[in-house]
This record gives sequence, C-alpha cells and structure tokens, in this order.
Amino acid sequence: MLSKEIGNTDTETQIKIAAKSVFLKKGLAGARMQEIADVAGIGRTALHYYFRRKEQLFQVVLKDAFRDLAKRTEMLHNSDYSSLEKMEAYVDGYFEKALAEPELDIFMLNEFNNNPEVMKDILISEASGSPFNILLKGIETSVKNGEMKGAPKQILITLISMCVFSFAGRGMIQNVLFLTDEQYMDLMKERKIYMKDFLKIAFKP
Amino acid sequence: MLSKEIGNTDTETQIKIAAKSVFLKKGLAGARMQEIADVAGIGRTALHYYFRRKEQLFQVVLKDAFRDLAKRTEMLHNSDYSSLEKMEAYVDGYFEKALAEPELDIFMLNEFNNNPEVMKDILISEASGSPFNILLKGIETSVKNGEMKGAPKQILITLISMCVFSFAGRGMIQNVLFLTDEQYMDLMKERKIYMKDFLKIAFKP
DNA sequence: TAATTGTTTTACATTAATGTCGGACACAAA
DNA sequence: TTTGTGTCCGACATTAATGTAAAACAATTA
Repeated sequence: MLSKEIGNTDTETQIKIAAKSVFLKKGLAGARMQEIADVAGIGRTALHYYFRRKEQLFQVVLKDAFRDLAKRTEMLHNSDYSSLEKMEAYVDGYFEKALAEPELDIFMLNEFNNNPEVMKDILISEASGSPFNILLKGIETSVKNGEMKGAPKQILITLISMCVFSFAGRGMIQNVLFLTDEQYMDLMKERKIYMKDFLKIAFKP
Repeated sequence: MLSKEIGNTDTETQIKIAAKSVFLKKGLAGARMQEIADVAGIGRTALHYYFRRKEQLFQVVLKDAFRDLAKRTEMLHNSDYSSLEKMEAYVDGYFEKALAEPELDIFMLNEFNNNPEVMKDILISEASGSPFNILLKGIETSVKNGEMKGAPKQILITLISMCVFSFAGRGMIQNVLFLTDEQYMDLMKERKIYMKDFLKIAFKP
C-alpha cells in the first residue's frame, strides 16, 4: 500500500525505463515484449495492458529520448554567449549527457535514418524548435562578423559529427583502438577537453 | 563440367547483392528472408538452398561489406605520402566510395556496436590489418616530427568522425537542414573539398 | 535414352512473438 | 457486505517467419 506511494516509480514509468533500455540495445524489430516485461519486473500481459501494442510503446520511448537529446542544448536558449562560447557550452552539455547514456546517440542516428517522417513530426511538434538551428544561426552570424571562417553548414556538421560519432561510434573506436570500457570512457573525458580547445582554433579566420 | 563457369554471375551473387541491400536497410532482425528472395528474384526456399540460415547469409554479407569499407583505405598501403597527404588521400577514397553507397556507414557503425566480437574476428581474419592503425601510426610520427599538433588518438577520431558521420548521419543532417536527397548529395560533394582544406589547417602546430 | 548432378518448388512442421479475453485479486467507497 | 474500479495473470487465438524433406525439373554427360 505505502510501497506504492513511496516508490514514485509506478509501473508505467518502470515500463518506460525498461522499454528504453531494451529498445536502445535491440532496436524496434529486435526488441521483445517479453524482455521488456522482464526488465520492468512485470508480466508480459500487464505490459500490454499499459501499452496495447509494441509500436505504441516505441513511439512514446522515442519521443522521450528525443526530448533528452534536445535537452542537451537547452542551455543555449536565451544565452547571450558568443558563437564560440555557445559551441563550447554545447560540447559541455552534450558530453555530460552522453557520458551518462552513450547508447542514445546510435539509437537516434538510426531512427533518423529509419523513419525520418516520424522524426520530422517530433521535430515539429516540439515547440522548442530544433536546437541545431540555433547553433546554425549563431554560426552564420559569426561567419559574417568575421569571428569564424568557413561554410556555416559545414562547420555545423563538423561540430555535430565530433559530438555524435564519439558515442555512436563507440564500438568502432573500442575495436580499432583496442580499448576496454574504462579506457574508452577515459578517452571520452579527455575528448571533451580536447574538443573545446580544438574548436576554438579550428574555425579561426 | 564448365557449368559453374567463371564468376558467380548467377543466383549466388544475385542473392548476396539482394541480401546486402535488404540488410543495410532493415538490419539483421528487421530483414525478412522473403524480401531478400523477392529482391533476388527467386523463391524463398531456393534462398535457403544457397544459405541455409539467415545468420549465415548475414555473416557473409557483413564480411563483404567490411572488406568494402577496408578498401576505402587500401591506397594508403605502401604509399610514401606524408601524413597530411595520407589523410587527404583517405578522405578522397572514403568519400568516393561512400557517395556511391551511403548506407554502408550506418550499417557498419551498428554492427560494431551490436556484435563487437564478430567484428573483432573479421578485423583479425583480414590479413591486411586494420586500415585505421596505418593512419594512427602515421599521425603519431607526424606529431613527433612536429608536423601536426594534438593527441594522435583524438586526431584520428576527429578524422573518422567527420568521414563516417557525414554519411551515417544522413537522416539527421537532412532532417535538421531540410535537405532533399539531391541537396544532401551536393552538400557532401562540397564537404569532401571542405574537409581536405580543413584538415590541413586544423592540425597545424 | 538413362543416369547423374545440381537447382528449384511444393507442401509441411516448427517455432516464436504478438495481441486478446475472461476472470482473479486487492482495495476503496457506498 | 456489496459493488465498482483499476491492475494483473493464465489461457488462448492469430499471425508470421523460419527452416526442412521430398518431389519435380533442367541440364549435362555417359
């Protein structure tokens, strides 16, 4: 009775957490309702009671995940940093979140490729507006002001590449450089510092 | 006797081509034997005749795909370019291949994450040795010589990021920048030029 | 032509996963 | 106590995908 109240973790959020972890690892097609139920610690039919179909559950998880990703750049709103400072802040925010949940990156990358229409819907429905566009606008004005050099879109892609790939490419990186999980994590912490330095000089006019 | 003839121009390679295209789009779990058979223009059971099980077919496709990826850096062997020249050559080779088959990147990225052991096996079994290590060695000596600045591993990851993400992140890029397929392709052609320029200055001491 | 080999198809068995339905159970309000 | 509500489970029903065995077919070669 009280157990239910205290553990603010009611079944529904338990399920969402479980589903997220399974979907991140296996993708939509690879995920099994049974496994999600197991992870959530409930019966499979109870799972269906909350989310009638797998697709439905997936949509919910996807939207949440996207919101998480978007949060990584939340700090950029209303900020009056310069563009370079914004980039630094972006990197900081990004790496902080990503170090805690490295699987999210590859998942989002896949979703953007697999059902772009869905992602487009989500992008539109999120009032906040795409965080990337904020960055792009900033970069564009910086280039005009002569603070930065290069084609704005290319600069943006370079920045995103370096952030996203660092985590989405985890398997590749570890395999190629023969790194343990700890070594990888350490390398990423180092990379956060490295990138902030790098960006400062790389786009200097 | 000669029935088999040179070059399996026949069903078997037809199957491999079909399987590759389906696996690239849907992944292992999402792919259906029926669909592969359809694409190959044969019956589903004939497919089983050639490759008894889906897993087996997948392995074959995966190895071939990896070989393709590795080929992108083939030119670096035995070359006596400087490290920067090697990077340029790498970018050239990479973009050339990737522009022709953009889906390969996200596929490989996923495979490295999903079954790293398999990828490790492939890496080892390929006598050529990991192409990335050739790059890394080159970068390391360049840094020692004072031709380049920065931690070698970070430089390598930056380079790979920029190549791989450009194509693996296609969905994300198109969605965020509102690009049609043509516009995306054009942007990538532009990016190839941009990157070669960029790399030259970005790592200068 | 008959035998041999290799290929494809038909028809089926098996397995696995999803989704649904009726009830069981706990708790709360009347 | 009864009635109602929300939650969860067991037992199906359904569907879909995989894999296999045996027959049909085609092409080649003795």
